[in-house]
Amino acid sequence: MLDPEKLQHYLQLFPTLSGDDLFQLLSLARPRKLEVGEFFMREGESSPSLGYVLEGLIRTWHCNEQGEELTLSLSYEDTVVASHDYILYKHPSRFMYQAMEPTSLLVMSYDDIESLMAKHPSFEVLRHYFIMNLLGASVKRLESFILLSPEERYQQWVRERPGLVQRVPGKYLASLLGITPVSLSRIRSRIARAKR
Amino acid sequence: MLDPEKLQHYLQLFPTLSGDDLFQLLSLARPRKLEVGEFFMREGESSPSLGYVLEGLIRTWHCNEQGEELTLSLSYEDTVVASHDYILYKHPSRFMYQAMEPTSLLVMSYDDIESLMAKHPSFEVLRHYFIMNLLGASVKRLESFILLSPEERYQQWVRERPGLVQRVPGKYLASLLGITPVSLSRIRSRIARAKR
DNA sequence: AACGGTAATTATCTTTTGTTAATGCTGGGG
DNA sequence: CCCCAGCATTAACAAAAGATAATTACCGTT
Repeated sequence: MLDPEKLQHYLQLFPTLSGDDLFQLLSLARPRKLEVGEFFMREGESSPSLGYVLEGLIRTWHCNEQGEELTLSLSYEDTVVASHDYILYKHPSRFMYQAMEPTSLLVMSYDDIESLMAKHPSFEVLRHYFIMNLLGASVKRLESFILLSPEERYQQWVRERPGLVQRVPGKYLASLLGITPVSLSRIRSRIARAKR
Repeated sequence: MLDPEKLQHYLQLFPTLSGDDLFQLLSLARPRKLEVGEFFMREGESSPSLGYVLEGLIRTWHCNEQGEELTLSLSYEDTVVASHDYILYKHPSRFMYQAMEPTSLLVMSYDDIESLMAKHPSFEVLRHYFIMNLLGASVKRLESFILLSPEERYQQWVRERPGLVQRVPGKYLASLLGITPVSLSRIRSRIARAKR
């Protein structure tokens, strides 16, 4: 399920968590596999499920009034995928979560986790850790919009996710960076020209 | 310190928290006043203090390599001001937190709060609530960068903070929105023209 | 190997933003 | 009361991005 190395890694991260605790948490998880194009979650669902990506790629997107698809995030190996709307506001999801590659996940019910929390405060550390990770990522990305130009934002994205750019169609990456596919194409050619 | 109405409001928000609990938490807080231009925190400090703005306005900014001031956030009445860098990473602050108006705050030591947490798990609810608020605000702002044009972003900002635009010099607001002051000025005149 | 669909690139034009500089306004200190 | 500094606005031009469309490249299917 989760390979021993990673288990070891997480156990080290949380000294207050016993192996038994982690086992208990993982027992709430069930594996799930998605084909290309299949949905982890659809718009309108209020699914309290939380996924941990073992392998593959899931795109979170949204269709605006003009019928354009806007990509808000990508979840790949060792990242979490979950309905922001549910976790933050207990609202039905405004977004679609769709696999772009064959994907395998560990899925847990968010409510199960919360009730385990209530019984077992030691898990709080774990939840806090993940939420701080989410917050950190969100703030960092926010900073990239304020501090960086689209071109720099692209370069940073590529630099920090080695190999991922090959797996993501440009039009989704463009949307993720807040620009158009045409503009991304120009940025790429500008960079290539500068290198020569 | 904190007026009775607001106390009432927070007590309603957290049913698991007794009045006594809240009193205990508030006893960790001490009031602080800042003059215009005074700093709540400076770059390089690793101050574990967390502030709750009772009145006034604090600007969080950063000086980049080109010597430009970049404004990352504004904290005003009933919002929290704290070093992202410390809370997320326990790093010294990369940012300056500076009062733009005479400001009064309630200040607590973040470490005190954490140790209170450890003794008193019921406060966890409160911390979780505030962090989720932070995360919600961050994600929302992020979405505004992906989904909205600068002009729409400006309109949304103004709409959701009635009266605040009069208190914030344009150049800081521009930076906050990820544009230049010149561009903000043009956006404003475009909007004024459209209304006529 | 040819076809069709989709995505990426390139081209063209328009709009917006960045940059720099000039002008105008305003409020505080001498 | 005037002067000055700082900020907002406007102007003018360059650079970048958006929109649309045409072309090219790529991939899976037949």
